[in-house]
Amino acid sequence: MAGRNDGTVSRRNAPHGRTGRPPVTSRAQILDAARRLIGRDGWEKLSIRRLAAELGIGTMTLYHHVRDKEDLLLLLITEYADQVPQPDLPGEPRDRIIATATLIHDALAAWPWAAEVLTADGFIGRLGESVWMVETIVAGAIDHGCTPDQAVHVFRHIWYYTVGEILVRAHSAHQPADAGGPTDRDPLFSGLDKSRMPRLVALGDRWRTLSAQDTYPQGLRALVDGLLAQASSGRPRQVASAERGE
Amino acid sequence: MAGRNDGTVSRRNAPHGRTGRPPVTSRAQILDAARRLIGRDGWEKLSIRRLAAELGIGTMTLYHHVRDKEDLLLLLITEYADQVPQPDLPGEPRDRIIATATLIHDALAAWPWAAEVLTADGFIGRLGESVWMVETIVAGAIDHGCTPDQAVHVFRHIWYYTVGEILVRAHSAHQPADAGGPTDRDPLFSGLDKSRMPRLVALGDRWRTLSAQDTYPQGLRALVDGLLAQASSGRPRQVASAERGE
DNA sequence: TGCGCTTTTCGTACATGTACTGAAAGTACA
DNA sequence: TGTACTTTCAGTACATGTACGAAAAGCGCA
Repeated sequence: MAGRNDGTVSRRNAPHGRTGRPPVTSRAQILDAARRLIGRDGWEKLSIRRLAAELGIGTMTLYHHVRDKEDLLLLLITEYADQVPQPDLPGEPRDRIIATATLIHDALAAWPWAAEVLTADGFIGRLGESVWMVETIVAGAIDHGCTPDQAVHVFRHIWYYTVGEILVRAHSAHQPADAGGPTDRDPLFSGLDKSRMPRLVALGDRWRTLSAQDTYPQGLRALVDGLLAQASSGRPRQVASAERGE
Repeated sequence: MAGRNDGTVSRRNAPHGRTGRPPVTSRAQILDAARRLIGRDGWEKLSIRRLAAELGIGTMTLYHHVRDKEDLLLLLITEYADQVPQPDLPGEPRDRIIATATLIHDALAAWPWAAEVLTADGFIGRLGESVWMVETIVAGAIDHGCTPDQAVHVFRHIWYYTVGEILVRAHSAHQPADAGGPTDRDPLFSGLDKSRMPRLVALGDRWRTLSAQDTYPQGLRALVDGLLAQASSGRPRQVASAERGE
C-alpha cells in the first residue's frame, strides 16, 4: 500500500481484470476546477455542488472521484505541500529539525481549511512528495542521538504543536477584521474576566498586543530543545520538584 | 466586559429599560435538554433542530438563546470545564504549570466536538470559573522568573501544544474502530509510503504501535522545560548551530 | 385604555453534504 | 455479434445549519 494517490476511489479492482466505462473526469481536472473556483469566488464558496457544476457533471458523480469533502480538501492541500522542494540542510540536527518543521508549518498555515484537514486520520501518510519532511525530522532526531522510538515521538510532539498553532491562529485570521473591536483582537484572551486574574491584570492590557506576533519559531525552538534534552538525559524527567536545575 | 456568560444573546439592552416578552426557555433548560439528548442518542445526533424539538420549541427560537452551533458546544464544554476545582498546588512553579496544563488537557480531551470549539475565537475568555487555569499558568511562569510578556507567551505555547494534541488524537479516537485494519491504526502515519522513508523503514513497523501511548505529559514537560530555559537565558536562542551546548 | 417599543417566537426558504437507487456506457469473452 | 459484468454517471431525497422576516407577547408611558 504505497499511499492513496492513485486515480480514483473505485471499488477494489475486479478479480478478472474487467475494465468498465472509462471516466470522463480526471482527478487533475477536478483539482484544476477547484482552484479555478477558488480563484474566482473565494475559498468559502467552494462546495461539492458548485464544483460539480463547474465541471459540468452531476453532483454525485464527483463522489466517484473523491470520497468526501474532507478528501477533496486533503487532495488540494497535500498537492500544494508537495510542491515545497527539499532544501539542502547543512548544520546541526537540531537546526535541521527546526528548519524542516518551519517549512511544514509555513506550507500549511495559509490554508483556510486547516481545521478540517490537518487532524485527519493518516494525514501524514497522504503526503506524497513531501514525506521528506517527516523523514527529515525523524532522521534529525536519530542523528542527534535519539532512539528510534524517541525520534518518532519527537516528530509527533512537533506535529501536535504545529497543528495547534496553525489552527488557533488560523481561526482568528479568518474572522472578519472588525469583529469585537480593534483592541480586542487577541484570539485567545479576548473577553477575559480580568477581575479573576490578578496576575494578568498586573501586566495591564499588554497581552492583547501579543497575539499579533508570530510566536511559532520561538515556541518550536523551546519544544525541540526540550525534547532533545529529554532524550539526551536518558529518560523523560519526572514531575519531581527536587529534581530541578540539572 | 466581564465575559459573555450572561443569560441570552439578546440585542444590547434597551437604553430606557424596556423589558419585552419574557423568555419561556432558559439557557439552563437548553443545556439540560442538550445533555439529555446526548445521553439518550449519543453526541453525533445532537443538532440544532433535534434540540429544539426536544425542548418543544421552534428551530429558530433556539437561535435567540444561542448564537451558533459552535456557541452551543462552547457553552456545554466550558460549563464542564468550569467544574474542575482549583486544587492546592504546592511545589515548584514548573510543576504547578505542568499540573495545571494537564488539568486543562484532561478536562477538554474527552470532548467529541473539540475540533469545532477549541480553536474558537476568544475561547479562553469564555471560561468562567476555570479561568484560574490560565491565571495559574501565567503566575507560575512569572514566579519562575519570566517577564510578564514571556509568561503570556508560555501560556500561549502550552495552549497550542495542548490543542494540537487533543485534536489530532481526538480525531482518530472517534473513527470507527475497524477502519483501515487493526495494524494501521496510527492516526498520523497510516498509509505512509515507506519506500520514501529509509530512516523510518529502518525502525520497522514499530511506529505503528506508538500512537496508543499517551504522550501528552512527556511532550508537555519537554515544552515547559524548553520554554522556562529559554526565558532564563535572557532571550530566545537563535537558530545558530555554533551556539549549541550552553 | 391604547400606542409604541423591545424581545421572543417561529414559519419559510436556501445552500449544503451525502445516502440510496437505478440508468448509461464501456470492456472482455462466448 | 451478443451477453455478462464493471464502472461511471445522475436523479431524488433527507438531514442539517441558518438567513430573513413576520407574528406574538409583554412592558412603560401617553
